[in-house]
Amino acid sequence: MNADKIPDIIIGRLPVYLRALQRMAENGVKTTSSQELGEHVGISAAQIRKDISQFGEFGKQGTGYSISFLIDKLREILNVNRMWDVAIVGAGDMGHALARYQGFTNRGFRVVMIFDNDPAKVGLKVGEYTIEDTAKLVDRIRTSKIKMAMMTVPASTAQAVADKLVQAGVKAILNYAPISINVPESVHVQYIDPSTHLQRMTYYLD
Amino acid sequence: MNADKIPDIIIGRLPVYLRALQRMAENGVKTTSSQELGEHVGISAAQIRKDISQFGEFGKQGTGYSISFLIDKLREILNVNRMWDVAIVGAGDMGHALARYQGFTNRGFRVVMIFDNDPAKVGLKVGEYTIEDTAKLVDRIRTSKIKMAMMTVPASTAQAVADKLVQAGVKAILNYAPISINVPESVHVQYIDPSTHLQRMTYYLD
DNA sequence: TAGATTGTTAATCGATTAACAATC
DNA sequence: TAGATTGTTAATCGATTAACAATC
Repeated sequence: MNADKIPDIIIGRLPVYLRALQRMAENGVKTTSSQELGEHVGISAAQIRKDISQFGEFGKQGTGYSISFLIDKLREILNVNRMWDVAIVGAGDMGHALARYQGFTNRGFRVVMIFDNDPAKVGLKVGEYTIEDTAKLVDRIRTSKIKMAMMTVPASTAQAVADKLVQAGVKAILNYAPISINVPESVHVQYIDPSTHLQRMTYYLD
Repeated sequence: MNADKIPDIIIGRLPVYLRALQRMAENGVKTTSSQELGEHVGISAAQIRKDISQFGEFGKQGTGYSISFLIDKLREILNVNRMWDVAIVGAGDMGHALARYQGFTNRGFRVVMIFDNDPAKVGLKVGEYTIEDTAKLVDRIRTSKIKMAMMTVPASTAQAVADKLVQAGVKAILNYAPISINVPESVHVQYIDPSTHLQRMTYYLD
């Protein structure tokens, strides 16, 4: 392991490598090369080797990488060789979809609670969860020691909800609300806004 | 307008600026500065000025930028001063959520059809749309001249669906399936995978 | 005018690529 | 051994920042 600080842009590629490797493993493939992995994920072989080598010598000259070994290492590096409990705030359509999404389990995440501030929704079931009142969010999350949350609330309430999450001790927020939020430096935020993603592509269309 | 090719990393920030400006406009703010906008979106003032200046001189020394003027310019640059029809493939929970999402309209997008390959779903209503058979996707999309699509299908069918979309003439794909897909260079792809985003943050947690 | 803020230049900083010795 | 592929270095390329003249 390298003691230097690893650039975030490299960290951002590791989950993509991991995802591709897990898929290869499911297909029964045992080893791969930077060349082959690069073709799968659309990244140059040189860059993949450089990225991986930041963390150790995980490959073998002549044969490449053992997929199961590299998966283990990436899961270790990314801290997903454990389960992370995640809270959802906002029980609209998107909150529902995330609560029922089957794709978290084998990636290291487990949804454990869902909140909404609409009295008409509190108490209703979403999949296996009962919608809880956002008023109880800080207590519930702090008590449960949850460190990650997904926000599927309107832009108008996103900052207030983010403030509550920070207050509750959450350290990583996946924000589906179409607005930039301000949080302390110690809290990480990732944004998912389909319109923003689409607009990044329309630039190239005519 | 600059004739040189603008780096994609700059294009990627423009929708974020636009989103913040539209929010400011809704709040009745008339002008802003690179400093103020930067505080909203978490980007340095110098970078914002540099990004914007790639496309023209849209600001005024001493007073900053007219928000409505800058919004117009960014919408023009990003090609969203028009409506783009978008197809959804995959009528699961995520497809449903996107079909019912209210946040596309004022960002330049309109969902116009939704497909699924499950015979039990074809013919059912999702919001205002009737689910159509994926078997008819190529014809329907080609005839309608749709250039953008959102894929909310399982990873196992994502590549096959992407191939169909390409065949139908789609030029931009927003891929919610947790897998990298291969498309011709002329087709743009953006990825949304909550697990990948969460894993990018767990690296920093302990 | 005085203060504020742009657009732009030059300097710095960081990321990617190409190439190849090492070695499995 | 011969072929393949890593890990790493140096070179290239690209992005960000700092600074400031221009000017509203």
